[in-house]
Amino acid sequence: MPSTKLIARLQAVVGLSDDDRGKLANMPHAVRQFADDEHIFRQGDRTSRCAIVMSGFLFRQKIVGSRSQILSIYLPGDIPDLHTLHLSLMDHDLVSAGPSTVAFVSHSFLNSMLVSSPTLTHVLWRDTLVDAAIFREWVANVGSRDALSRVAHLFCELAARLELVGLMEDNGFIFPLTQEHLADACGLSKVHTNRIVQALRRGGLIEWQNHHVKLPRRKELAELAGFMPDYLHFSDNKL
Amino acid sequence: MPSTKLIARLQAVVGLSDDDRGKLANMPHAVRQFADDEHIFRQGDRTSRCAIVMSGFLFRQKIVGSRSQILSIYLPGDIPDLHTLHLSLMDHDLVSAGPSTVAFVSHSFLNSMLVSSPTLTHVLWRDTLVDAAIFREWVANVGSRDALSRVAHLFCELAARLELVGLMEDNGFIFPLTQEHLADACGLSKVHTNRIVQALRRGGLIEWQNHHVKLPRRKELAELAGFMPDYLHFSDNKL
DNA sequence: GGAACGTCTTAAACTACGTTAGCTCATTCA
DNA sequence: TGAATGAGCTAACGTAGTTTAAGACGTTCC
Repeated sequence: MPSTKLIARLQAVVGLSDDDRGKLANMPHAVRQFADDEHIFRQGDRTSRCAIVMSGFLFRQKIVGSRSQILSIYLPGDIPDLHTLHLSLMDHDLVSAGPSTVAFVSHSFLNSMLVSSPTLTHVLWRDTLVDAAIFREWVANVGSRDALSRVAHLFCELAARLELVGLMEDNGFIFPLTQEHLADACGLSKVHTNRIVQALRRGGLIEWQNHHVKLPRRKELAELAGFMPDYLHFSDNKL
Repeated sequence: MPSTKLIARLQAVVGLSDDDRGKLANMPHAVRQFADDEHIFRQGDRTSRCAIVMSGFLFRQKIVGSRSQILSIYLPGDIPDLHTLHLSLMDHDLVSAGPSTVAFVSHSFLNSMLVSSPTLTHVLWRDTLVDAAIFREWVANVGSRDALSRVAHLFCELAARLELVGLMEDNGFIFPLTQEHLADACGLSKVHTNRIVQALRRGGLIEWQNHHVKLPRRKELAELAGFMPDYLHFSDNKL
């Protein structure tokens, strides 16, 4: 079912009625596989459907001059283009990192679903607002932290979000990004990113091999990163 | 009227019925003045009302270690905390830059207004999504542009947004921020920000004195900044 | 009227990064 | 089987930025 992780995530944060869960579970959808580094959409595109990540990672990027800046990373259960319900013109690309599976649901269906449920309207609007809160933290991350805590912060955020959808096991998770992706997300060169990764390894704060990352000392990593998870709004329920 | 600039801005982008305009115009509200550098709210606060900027500038900030990072800047007609309708816990501060006037409208009134008008729900949700689009551009700005185009980009964005609410006159506008604010917004030191400002002055791209900024050669400035206004979604109407 | 303060400005020394280049290793594919 | 490719890694060097410090100027306030 495409919405299993989505429902798990929303449920964990706001609580949903049986009826609303049923609506989400029974959305008509089309499933598509993407290979590594395929574009789901590009800047300038318009779309009439939303993507739900089922497996793998996606990321948003903007091309700035000769650099590619990653703006955010999407995990199973996320809807990376929910904003297209109200803003049809893409101002960035959406790309797969590693092979991934995506379910597409039409705007027209989503709109009718929202009309029928004020709770779902609240929940999905809220979801776009958490997305925005994450962007804000990224502005702070890239604008104010040094390279070491910047990279550490990204790992902390991903770990927290993966935990929510049950994709963490023994403080480890599958991580399809390359060091170059990490560099693009943190606004660093890949050479320096490599230096930082080595430093984190030497400090015993991360283990990373074969697309698998482990964070054996998360508390210390969070301290180094200055990671405060309040901005993820996991326990900030208005209902 | 507190919502004059707000209505002007929404009207310019999506179009509103007389009825919806009336609802916005007649919102019950409380007006308050803020002096320079006063906090409207702080990280960790909860609120049950939204702020509409009537005059002056506000900005959001996060404290990261010993630095203060400005996350976004709000102009007359903006609702900087519209997200509190669905996310009550503040993950950042909202501060006035220079003296400013703010109108407060209760969440309960806004919610009842939204229930009564699907169009206004769309329009305000959309507004929070444009807010998010601006954050994305800021991630790209701070993460990928050098200091000169970074500062130039900020001026371009502010000029475009001020124009929309009729606060540009002859390519000039009132600018209550200091160079230190600019530094905090761009993730730069104030010393280097000063160097950049001088360079822009020498190039004839900005004039800045007594809280008044003029951009005599906006096209060249936009080119230098790599400014592409698509992310502001001024002409991307779904209705 | 002058003391205190904030903002802007400049200079000099320093450093956290970027750039370029070249190497290894594993994987893929003809 | 071995050529081509992509990811990771390392080193040497260059530079765009930071830091610290101190002076100029205008404004506010007693």
